[in-house]
Amino acid sequence: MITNTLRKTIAEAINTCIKKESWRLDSIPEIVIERPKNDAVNGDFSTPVAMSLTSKVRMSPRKISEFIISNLNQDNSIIEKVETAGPGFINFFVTPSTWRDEMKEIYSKNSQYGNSDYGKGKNVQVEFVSANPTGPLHVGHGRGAAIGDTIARTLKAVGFNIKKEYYINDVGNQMQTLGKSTYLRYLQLMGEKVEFPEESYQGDYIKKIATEILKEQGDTLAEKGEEEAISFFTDHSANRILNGIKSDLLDFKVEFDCWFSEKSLFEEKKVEEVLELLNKKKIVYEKDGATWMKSSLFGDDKDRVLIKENGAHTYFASDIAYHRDKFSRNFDLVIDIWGADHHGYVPRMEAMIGALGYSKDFFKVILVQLVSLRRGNEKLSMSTRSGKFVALSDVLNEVGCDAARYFFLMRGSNSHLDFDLELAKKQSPENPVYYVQYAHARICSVVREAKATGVDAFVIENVDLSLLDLPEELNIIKSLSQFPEVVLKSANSLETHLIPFYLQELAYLFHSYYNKYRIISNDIKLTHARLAMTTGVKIVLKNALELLGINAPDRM
RNA sequence: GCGCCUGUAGCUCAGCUGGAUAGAGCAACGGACUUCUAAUCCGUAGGUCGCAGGUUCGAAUCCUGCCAGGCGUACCA
Repeated sequence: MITNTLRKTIAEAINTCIKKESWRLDSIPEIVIERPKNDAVNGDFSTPVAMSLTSKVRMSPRKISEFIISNLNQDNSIIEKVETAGPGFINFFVTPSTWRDEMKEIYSKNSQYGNSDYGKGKNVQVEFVSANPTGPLHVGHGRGAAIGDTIARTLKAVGFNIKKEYYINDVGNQMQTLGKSTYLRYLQLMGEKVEFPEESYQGDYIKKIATEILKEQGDTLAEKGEEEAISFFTDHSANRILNGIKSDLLDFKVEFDCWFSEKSLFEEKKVEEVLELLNKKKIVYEKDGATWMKSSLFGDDKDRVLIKENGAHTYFASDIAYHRDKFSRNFDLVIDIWGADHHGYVPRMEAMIGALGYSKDFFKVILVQLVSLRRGNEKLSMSTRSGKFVALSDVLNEVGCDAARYFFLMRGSNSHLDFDLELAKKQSPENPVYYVQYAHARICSVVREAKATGVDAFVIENVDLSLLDLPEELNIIKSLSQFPEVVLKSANSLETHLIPFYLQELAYLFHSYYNKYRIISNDIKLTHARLAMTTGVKIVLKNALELLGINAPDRM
């Protein structure tokens, strides 16, 4: 990456200044390199480092900038011009040949272009979705799924070793309620007049499951004792629902390395173990018949119950066991992706990590804000309790996987998402997904045309890239070379929306170029140069879409 | 009450570890298909960055207060 070279060169120059000008710096500051908006005026790259040094070096930012510039080693021939600008920016103009050389990089790395070894093979676990198996996934889960999956893909691209995990809450109250709900529907189907309480799960899928069980088991279950029957219904319902969730996720192109069962934590006595451990650390006590953890000692607002008065464990108790298990699996970083409605849970989880003796640096929670659905101007209300939610599978059926993923990923996870079904479904210019995919399809079409006319054969080493001297062409190449930076930034900030924004920009540059110039012409050398560049665009579009889990179609 | 998130163009949102004239998409308006896909392009217009103070050479960005919306504040998950 050109930025790395620049960063190194600047650091060396500052070092020289420390020696030659005896600047009082104990260390080289972090050198931020940005791509200014107006690159014709402000350069291809810019750094505000001189301005950040004013207090330490005790000079005006512009003067500092001049010193750095005059000590800059410019032998590397990538810098065409460097100047001090504005309040003290150092602006770099890069030679066109440097940009064009990036084309060779794109070709040699091809589907790997954009990837790096930044993560150095460190182990990272991403846990996401983890919806209770008490009902089908809804759009909110869909957003978490898309974001978790793309964060995993992105981290993998920059060299982390990634494991994706789904935590199944298959014990506890809500499982009882699930079993009871299907059981009651089952009895109703058999003609028994039983009341269906409000706290039961109301959704139609409960009736569906009851119907299926009735079909398979007949009326044999009604004869069994209620407890035995409900236990059967609990297991079978959870299984069916979980299978449904798995199949929805597959349709959504989300795959997990591990499905972790909460129940297994109890079966393997891991909850017991961790409670004992906390007990030994003397951060557990009894009060009002319940067992509490002194989480307030570790930054939580108050202490939390681990075992309720009725003897049942809280969700928090198994969560402690679960996260202890995660840490025991040698992950360097554990990322949990939660719905923002769980944000109140963060302090107690961090407290728990402190209590177990781990550093908070190993654990990171990403909160995904809720999704509100619209159909044009009509707002669709959603509420899980009443069973009136829009299922992820419905959205997938209506708008397709690509559009759904793109919409979920195109906003920062921290901002509320307005999902317009009408817009996502449209095959028209308003729809950003098709805009990007169309650029890819268009390039494929050009390549097909080139093949048909027999001008497609070239070897990148022999192509005269200096023929790519239009401002539009250099802009496209500059944009292409930015891709690895975007991937890195996205991985570092764990923000997925940077990629759709980048794609939008690159697709725009290409569409605009395509409309203004011809790629295939009578000039064979120029044709090859332009085809090379166009193919570069295709490679990057495809790699970027791959990170989003979205198809790059050959035709549309 | 307390805590977290949000408030930027008509709409949906970037920008938020302070920096160079505040950006994009869509919608609006006006144009472009005999030529590699018009699911495209070109042009125009659009803003007291919620409000009020403060810190600074410099604030959409940091601090304080207020207003508005969302979420959370369980021996629920």
